[in-house]
Amino acid sequence: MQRTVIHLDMNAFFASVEQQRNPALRGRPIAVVGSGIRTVVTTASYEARACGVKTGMTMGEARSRCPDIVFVPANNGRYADTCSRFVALCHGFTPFVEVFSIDEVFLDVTGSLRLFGSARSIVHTIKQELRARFGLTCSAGIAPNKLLAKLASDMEKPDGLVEIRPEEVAGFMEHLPVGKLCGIGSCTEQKLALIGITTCGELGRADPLLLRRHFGVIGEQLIRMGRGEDDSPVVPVTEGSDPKSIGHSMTFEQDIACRQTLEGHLLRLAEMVGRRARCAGFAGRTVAVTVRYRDFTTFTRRRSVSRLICDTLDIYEVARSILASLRLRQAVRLLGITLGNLARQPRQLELLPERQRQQAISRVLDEVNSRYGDFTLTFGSLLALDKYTSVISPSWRPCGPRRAAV
DNA sequence: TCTGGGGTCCTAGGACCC
DNA sequence: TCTGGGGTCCTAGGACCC
Repeated sequence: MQRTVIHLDMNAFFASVEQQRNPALRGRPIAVVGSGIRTVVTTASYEARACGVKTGMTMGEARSRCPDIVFVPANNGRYADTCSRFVALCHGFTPFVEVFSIDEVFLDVTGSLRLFGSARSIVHTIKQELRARFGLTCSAGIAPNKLLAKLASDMEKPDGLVEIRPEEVAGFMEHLPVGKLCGIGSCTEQKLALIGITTCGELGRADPLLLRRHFGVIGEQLIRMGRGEDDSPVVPVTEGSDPKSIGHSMTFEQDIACRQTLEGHLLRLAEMVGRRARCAGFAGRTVAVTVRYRDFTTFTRRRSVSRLICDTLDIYEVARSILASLRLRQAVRLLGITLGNLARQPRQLELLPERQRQQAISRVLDEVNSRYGDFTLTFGSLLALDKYTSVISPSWRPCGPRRAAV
């Protein structure tokens, strides 16, 4: 059955939201950045991009390329709210809306065409509404599947609309560089080039055995991608799968060599991770600690425990034991905790009095912090640390555990 | 100009058990 | 006493996405 899929990609989303909120920023080069000194550009406005400012640049480099640039601190809640309202707008056309990231959605409109005429007319209406209600623009792609729709939306920015019809797919793929496909990054692109494959046309005709030898199980998947084939469904928000892990990490303003200070930060990270897990009703069996040294060497150490945990102090204890087992060779630039092996866990009554007490403390902390903001109420040892606001998470989803991070 | 943060999936190797 | 193979779980790391 032929499907019709739309991919919508908000243009310079965070920056555009800020420019809408503050008219003084409109028409000016701005960059949305995280908190702290060691932050990077998360989104640059088109005015800033014209000067060469890109996502991932340091503030220093952005300023050197664009002396007039205005740095705007990120406001997660604002972007999350806009995204939610945008998704609600899309739901007016189909129940099959997949939130791919905070600024991207897929719509399967196969069953909506008779009602709304065509995918193009749906896109035009959404674009009009997006401009009228939010003052924002998006780039759209229309195609028989998600892979091609995403490819199409990337071709005209900003405010574009590109449609790839089924009969156009082969011709369209023939000379397209493989690196344009979502799923083929620079590593895979280079490995493919080594065996003489640079275009999707070549990839689509490649020998399955050759690709399997070089890429394992994804070999045949790559060939299908080269042909523009993709049967993955548009997964509605409500049917999204459970998360596999919940994590937080932080880059310090200055590298830290003192273990005691690191342990303090570890407790804070454990609290952030634990609270999100508890709010979402998940607990995990594996705790991973990520360390990045001054020279950017980064590694992870994991430890699994026999029972599911989600309380801050339980997570902290495992993380601390991991940290204690490490011989730190350099000052630490970044520290992170991830809780993995997640399973749904409704709050249950603990039998041990100590656990009951711990659970009660967690509950009060969660309630107060949800109402009045992160770390309003926290462990005494955290008060000595700098106030830390979590940086933007572009992977935010409007429901599920990620919401708790906003 | 010194380089953010949050995820998923896959692979490889080792431990352990049958 | 020695050896082989299969299955499962765990850990570490890499590639990729936003």
